[in-house]
Amino acid sequence: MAREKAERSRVIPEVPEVVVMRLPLYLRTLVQLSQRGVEVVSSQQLGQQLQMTPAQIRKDLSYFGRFGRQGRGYSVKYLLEELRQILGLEREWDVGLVGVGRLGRAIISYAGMAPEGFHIVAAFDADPRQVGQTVGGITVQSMDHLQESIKATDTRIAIVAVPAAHAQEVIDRLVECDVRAILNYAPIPALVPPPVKLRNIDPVLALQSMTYYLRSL
Amino acid sequence: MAREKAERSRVIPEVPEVVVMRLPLYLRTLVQLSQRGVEVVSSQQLGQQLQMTPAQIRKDLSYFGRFGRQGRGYSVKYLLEELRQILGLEREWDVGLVGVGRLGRAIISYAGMAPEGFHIVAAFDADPRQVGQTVGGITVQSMDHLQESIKATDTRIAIVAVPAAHAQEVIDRLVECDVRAILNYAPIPALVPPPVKLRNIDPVLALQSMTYYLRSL
DNA sequence: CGGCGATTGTGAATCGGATTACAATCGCCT
DNA sequence: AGGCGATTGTAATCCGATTCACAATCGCCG
Ligand SMILES: NC(=O)c1ccc[n+]([C@@H]2O[C@H](COP(=O)([O-])OP(=O)(O)OC[C@H]3O[C@@H](n4cnc5c(N)ncnc54)[C@H](O)[C@@H]3O)[C@@H](O)[C@H]2O)c1
Ligand SMILES: NC(=O)c1ccc[n+]([C@@H]2O[C@H](COP(=O)([O-])OP(=O)(O)OC[C@H]3O[C@@H](n4cnc5c(N)ncnc54)[C@H](O)[C@@H]3O)[C@@H](O)[C@H]2O)c1
Repeated sequence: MAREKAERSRVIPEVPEVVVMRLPLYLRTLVQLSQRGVEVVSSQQLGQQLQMTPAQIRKDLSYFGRFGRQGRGYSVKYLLEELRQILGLEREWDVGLVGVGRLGRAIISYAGMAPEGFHIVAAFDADPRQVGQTVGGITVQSMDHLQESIKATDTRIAIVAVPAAHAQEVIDRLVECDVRAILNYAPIPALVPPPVKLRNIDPVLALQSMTYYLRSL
Repeated sequence: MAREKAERSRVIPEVPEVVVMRLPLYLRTLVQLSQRGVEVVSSQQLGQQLQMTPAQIRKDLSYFGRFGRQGRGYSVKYLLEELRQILGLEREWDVGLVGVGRLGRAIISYAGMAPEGFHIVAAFDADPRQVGQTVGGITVQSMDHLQESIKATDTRIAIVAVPAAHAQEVIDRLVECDVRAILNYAPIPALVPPPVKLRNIDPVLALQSMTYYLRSL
């Protein structure tokens, strides 16, 4: 009893958000290495693939524990599983989608989500013509059913793909339904209360920040 | 001659990339204010809208010059025009799209690009069944015509929406065609040589970094 | 079994971006 | 004209993230 390792009872300090945002990158690279049959990888090699310094990777990982072996590197399979655990990806997540327009449809039929454990299980739209239609195996519901449906399935993640003018209003309603993570495609600086996480996807912003460097052309 | 102001001949120092990435945010907010008929805005008000400190906005702008008036704030119209100038948005940009699948089609028919001065003028796909089809007014071309077409139209911006397995290869070809800004939707850590700018759009990464905060659920 | 090259984990040093704080300036009101 | 509240622009400071640097540890080989 005296020499118990206490390995599992590590207190995780406040981890900088930038670090959390890099973890999925590490995970993805490890999955690829794993598929290629690689069993061990050093921070050096990982850094090369991801175009970052080995020290940063080691530092990032050190927030969560000790996963490597000196002189060897990291077991790809082990680190991969640990990262999944840390990120909460050892389980599957149900995702709700609001706004079944062109983008919404592309998202529903996107094959890249399910393999990562994200399942779009419900879709909502305000347009009566959309309601009742079936897209990619799921039936579009009226916004009247939003709360009911989201709460019944205990969905905590939502994707917003409605026009900018209605995005904040939709987001507010999702927050009321206890959704805790929102991926917003509308080009607005949306506001959410503290416990809720928000990420924006905005191709126009990305283009506009790149043209700065093309001014000379 | 002696007291010339030298206003226009300001040497812009190396501006941090984070600053450049915030400018389009400012611009967008100014456009909205302008549409609402607002003529003057303070960094205070701007900061409130964008959920950031007034000082940061002032600091960011100070990299490029002096645009405000003490005691008043900024002329919305003037600052808006200056930002457009700085970002290279006073002109229109031609954009090439590679990969006319589900996502590619959604992008082509997305109405949010043209108003900002980004025009998708050419689309390319490796699949012979796609080639020749017309999507949103433009005809899909074979990859054989990539260099020829891109160079002929002097296109410097491209969007990549091909499967991950082919994305790096496509990006390399675009770089060879003198494309200088690439918006990549494929989930890979793509590599480009220094003069070329790259931004990635990756909804799965965004979701995976949010679940970290949902672990308790 | 001991020495060696490789690699981790992390405190310390460094770097760069954010914030603070304030002098300078403005428009306005009386 | 002069005083006042508001606001900018920026130098100085703070703070957090990145990088450095190295002791500790590992596997391996002779
Ligand atoms: N299409 C793209 O490639 C793309 C890319 C980036 C961002 N976006 C953004 O994504 C959003 C959707 O784009 P889109 O091209 O799919 O537009 P769209 O008009 O094709 O679809 C919008 C859908 O939202 C629905 N809707 C409108 N108000 C609603 C509300 N209050 N509640 C629920 N549903 C509502 C509409 O009925 C429609 O079906 C926009 O904000 C757009 O700027 C689109
Ligand atoms: N659909 C989405 O919502 C979505 C979202 C985010 C990211 N993505 C990513 O965008 C990419 C495209 O997704 P999609 O759903 O449109 O896939 P898709 O299979 O529908 O379309 C891919 C298209 O690329 C073409 N293509 C394949 N190899 C090519 C090559 N070497 N050169 C030129 N064209 C080639 C194919 O012929 C096809 O038309 C993928 O990398 C995907 O991970 C998609």
